[in-house]
Amino acid sequence: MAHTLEDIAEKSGYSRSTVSRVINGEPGVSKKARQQITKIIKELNFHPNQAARALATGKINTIGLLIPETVNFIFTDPYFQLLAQGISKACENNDYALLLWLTEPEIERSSIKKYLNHGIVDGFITASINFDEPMIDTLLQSNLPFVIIGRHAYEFDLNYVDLDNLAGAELATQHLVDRGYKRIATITGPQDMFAGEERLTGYCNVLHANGLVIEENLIIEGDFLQESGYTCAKKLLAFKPDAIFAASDMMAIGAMNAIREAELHIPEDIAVIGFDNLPLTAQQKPPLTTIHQPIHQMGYLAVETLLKVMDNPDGEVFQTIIRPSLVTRQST
Amino acid sequence: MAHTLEDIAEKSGYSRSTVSRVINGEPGVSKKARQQITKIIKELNFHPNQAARALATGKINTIGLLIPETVNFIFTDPYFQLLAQGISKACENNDYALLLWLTEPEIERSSIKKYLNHGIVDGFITASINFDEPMIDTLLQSNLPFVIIGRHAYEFDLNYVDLDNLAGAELATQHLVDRGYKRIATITGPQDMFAGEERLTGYCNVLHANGLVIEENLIIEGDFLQESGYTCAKKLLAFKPDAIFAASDMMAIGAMNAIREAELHIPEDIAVIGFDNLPLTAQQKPPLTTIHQPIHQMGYLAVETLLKVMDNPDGEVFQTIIRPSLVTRQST
DNA sequence: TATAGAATTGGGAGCGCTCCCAACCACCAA
DNA sequence: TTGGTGGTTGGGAGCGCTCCCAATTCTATA
Repeated sequence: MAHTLEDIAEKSGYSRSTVSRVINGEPGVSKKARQQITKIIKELNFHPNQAARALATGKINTIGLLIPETVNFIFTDPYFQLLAQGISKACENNDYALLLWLTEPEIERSSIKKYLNHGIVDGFITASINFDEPMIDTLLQSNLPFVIIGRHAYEFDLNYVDLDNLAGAELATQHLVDRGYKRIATITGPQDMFAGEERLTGYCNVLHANGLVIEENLIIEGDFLQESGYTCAKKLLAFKPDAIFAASDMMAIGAMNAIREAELHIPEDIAVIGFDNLPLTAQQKPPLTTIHQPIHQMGYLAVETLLKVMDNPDGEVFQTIIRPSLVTRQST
Repeated sequence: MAHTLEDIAEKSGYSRSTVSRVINGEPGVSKKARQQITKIIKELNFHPNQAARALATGKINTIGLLIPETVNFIFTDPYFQLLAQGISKACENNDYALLLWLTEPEIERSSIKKYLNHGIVDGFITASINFDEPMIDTLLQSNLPFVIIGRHAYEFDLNYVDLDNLAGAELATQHLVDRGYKRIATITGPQDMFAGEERLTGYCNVLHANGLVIEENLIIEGDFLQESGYTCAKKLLAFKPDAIFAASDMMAIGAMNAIREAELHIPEDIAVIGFDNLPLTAQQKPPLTTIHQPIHQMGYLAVETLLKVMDNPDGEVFQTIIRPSLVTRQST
């Protein structure tokens, strides 16, 4: 069996309490005691029993990552991988464990509810993707602190970490304008999603500010995935754009494929800019100009935000909006 | 604060012990008591405190999913998605929580070690992909029970769940032979992986058994990913095969693209068979004949195996090899 | 040197559960 | 009536930790 606090206490000649203080980095321990106890802990590779700690403190030192989507989605979306990595890292650094909830739609809602009240996490992080009304209600009813990555469409006083999608789209579009492109098309994200909507707004803002006409033929709605980038671009090409702003990197990649198939050159005949700065964009031919979204960092931040929320049960709301930046490569 | 066993005991007029028995489905409780207590538990939506339970039993009711993420293809591989789904489902059904470990390469190995000894899981599941020596040593040293999905290259007395890759490859190749194809090529998996190696062996076995020549030009090594299927197929086409056995569906899909680009018809000019039976194979044009691997079920089984291992600390080794089956569609 | 006050240390109580043994109750056979 | 039996039930002990208060030691000052 593993060691206990009491073992360490005995071996070091101090008491359980002092050992506990050392482990938790509390003040009020002499240097000598701290050194000796630390040494023994290291030697014995001692780790306090999490269950006992949880029972005594009422906190279980675990946060949940709630993903209201089929698993397929999670592991295919490179965006999500980076997010999960950031979250995972932050948990590790803060000595929290990360519990993964994969909840499939509909039927499993009840199981979320069950889990939320199970007392197995102190709080959780979730992504705003595809929130419907009952879902958000369930979360709110849980009484557990949580942080959303992204933003909810109409619940505004939630804790979230999100990108400034508007600014990002403006950066992208302004970049195209600055390069002298005139017929700038866009493949948007889904218009029932906050991010999709804002990225279109940013595009329109910049065209307008620069006195360019917003031509309906040059705006087409995609779904953020590669396939839709391809099909949308095919349609757009009929209207002879000289640049395309795709609201996601995956769509930009799809669009590049379509452009190549039409035997046009990037960026000579037509420029392409993406959004997200996924790692694979750098390996495209040509490398894709895009808007950098610090996804990993956002995951990390979400955890830190959650920890703050958990320390502040009296309702302070934490909202962070991250500024994106432009990454210029050879596709524009 | 949440209710406790004692609350339920008081409300029902029975004792803590009896309530505990009801909750854990133990025998030796009268029907009347069981009914009344069950009713009150439902009414109050009571869930026993996990930490207390863990402390009392010494089991924390959580298993870890360890993902040695050195290889980014783990994520992009739809194989992994299905696996995770099965694992997640099994955990839910057995009332275990699933803890996610995303471990980054090299440097973070030590952190795995730390976690393993942290007592936050009762056991864990991991995938065999890209195990290097220090990795497996770390796992073995942990003293925690674990189950591998797949097989380790040279450690044979580990608990695992794996597919009979040999039989699968034989099924696939035999199918091609039966259909009358003579120049059967193969795009193999990486030859330093057990699955890759076995699938090639199966291919050779069948050719040999049927008196066909094994032609080196018709064997080419891929890496299981779509891209490599495409490039390998391009090379193979020079040698005029009339059928291709790709050791993964993704490679088969890549190969089909290459074949179409060469303006050849599937299966008239050249047949293609894959391996895995990923959902997307059914939607190919033409739908892909492939070897069915019950991935979801394997994930599920891995959890059940782990539970068995945890009940048998005295070293019984559980190894399951699943038989694949042939799924005939229109590509052959 | 005495003593207040600060720094350090020790140990009881309790978190909510499970495990185990003892107690209780009916019921039946002797 | 007594004793034995099996089915139920109750409650003490203990899991390993934190929290809190009391005890002890040290330090600085009069």
